Amino acid sequence: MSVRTRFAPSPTGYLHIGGVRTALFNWLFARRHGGRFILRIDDTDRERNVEAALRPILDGFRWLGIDWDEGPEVGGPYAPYYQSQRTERYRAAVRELLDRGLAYRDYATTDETTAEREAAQREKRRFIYSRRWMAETDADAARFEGEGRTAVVRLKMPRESACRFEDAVRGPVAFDWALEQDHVIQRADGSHLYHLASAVDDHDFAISHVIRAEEHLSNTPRQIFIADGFGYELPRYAHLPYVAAPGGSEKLSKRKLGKYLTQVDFKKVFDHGAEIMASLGREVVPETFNPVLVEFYREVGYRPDALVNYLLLLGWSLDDRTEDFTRDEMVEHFSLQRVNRSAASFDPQKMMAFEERRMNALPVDRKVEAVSPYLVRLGLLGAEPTAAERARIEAVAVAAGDRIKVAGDIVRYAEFFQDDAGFPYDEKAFRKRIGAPDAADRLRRFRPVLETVEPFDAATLDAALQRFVEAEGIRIGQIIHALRVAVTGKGVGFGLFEALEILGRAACLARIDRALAAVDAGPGAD
RNA sequence: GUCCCCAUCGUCCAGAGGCCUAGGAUCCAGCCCUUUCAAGGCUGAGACACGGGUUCGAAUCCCGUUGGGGACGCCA
Repeated sequence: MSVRTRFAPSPTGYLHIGGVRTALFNWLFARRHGGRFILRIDDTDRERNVEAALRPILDGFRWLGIDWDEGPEVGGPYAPYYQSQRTERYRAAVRELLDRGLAYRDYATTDETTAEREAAQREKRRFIYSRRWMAETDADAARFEGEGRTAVVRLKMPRESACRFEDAVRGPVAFDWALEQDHVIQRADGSHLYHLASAVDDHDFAISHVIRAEEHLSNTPRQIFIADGFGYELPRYAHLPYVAAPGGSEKLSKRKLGKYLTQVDFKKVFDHGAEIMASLGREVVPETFNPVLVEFYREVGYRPDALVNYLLLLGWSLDDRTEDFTRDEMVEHFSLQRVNRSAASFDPQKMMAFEERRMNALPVDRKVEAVSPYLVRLGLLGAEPTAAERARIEAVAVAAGDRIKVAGDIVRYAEFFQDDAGFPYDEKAFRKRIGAPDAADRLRRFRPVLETVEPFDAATLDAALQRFVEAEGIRIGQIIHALRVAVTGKGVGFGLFEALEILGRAACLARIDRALAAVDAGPGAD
């Protein structure tokens, strides 16, 4: 049997981390077994803007390197893959279920079913529809219609025995049929519901393994009922534990951003991203800028492989120590047997740890490539950087080293790409370091050294400063901080001598002069 | 409320009866390194929810309790 898995997003306009994890496991399983991964669009419930609402989802998957063999934009032998385009098929399926006596027309009004549901609630029993307005014959139907009622179609679920199946993750599962609802599969307006569509599509698309989130576990009996009704061979089911909220155990939800932000770890990651966005002058809207959504990581410049690697380990493991996987290794080792049964809470800090490792391991040229778009967005770099510009980006990237954790962190080193007269000073650092007693004078005395030192490279500069410090009889800390603030505008940064070398002699001198002029102009100036 | 599921360090995982005085990662703390910030090195703190069984022996099996969660739609 050939392996075919699917992920079925509904076009909501965003790609949720939990969804990605589910999709990833489907993708890995298909790749592991030389099968196909299918993207099916569950858009039975919405009409318009499907394309627009799908865009971020498809883009997100592409960014993550999760490609699909069949589905939107790539087509496939079972097209169309949009449920909204398959209504004829569903209509026929409903007709057949009706003919086989596995479904019935139901003429209850919404108020009537609601009343029954509430009564059941009061009596502390599970709500099972009474079938009072069930029409199994045309005569019944005509009578109800005479009363001005309209019909929905419900599944006529068994009222005895149990639905048993073997779940690849959870083992043997059993549900009492008598506790199953007569689910509606066709609305009064003739449109179809998810369970019908899903069961039919899984068969039509020849899905071999339905790997989905745990919240669908209790939906499984009704889908099995439908599939069995048609005599379809059942797919193998695998219900994944859901991804839980940071520091909590309820399902991760995009809407609870505010709550998650009260969690320090989560907030740290969010703030880090928000800071980068602020530097870029981009407004941060929770609709998309939210660590629960893939969009966040893409915007801020995480490595897609880091996200994928982290998500892989959320509910799955190979052994007691392997954590870093290449894509090929993931595919090679993935198995449903090693999927966990309990919910795993999303930990953005650990996610960041994977990101740091990936970013560190990235070859310089790839790092330059990753980082450049942010400089372009800052307006500090043209779309086609010159060789000199590339060289400078590379020098900064190398000097910054692991301080660049996400690609967007390059904005912290904007001063290397800004004009000598225009880059900003951190006021607090300026006051503390250059405003310190004698700091400006020392800078002034050190300036000639910078003018003459040859060559103008980090090692030589280092030695020259050492000599200066000895001659002055001061500690290195008494000049180095002032120098850093003068040339970079900041109190923190990577190695000072590297910074000087990258800027070059002319820029260093110009920047020191500017800082000294600011001091002379008095407090508050520049 | 009903049904179902889950239960090892704060978090993610390892553990499928003796290898466990419970291992790794992350986070946290301290120290070292150091011109700042990172990183790195070293050290440390930190868990088998509880109660009964079964067994020579239980984190591992069974039952119960407690706790957490999911599903109960003319949503997907």
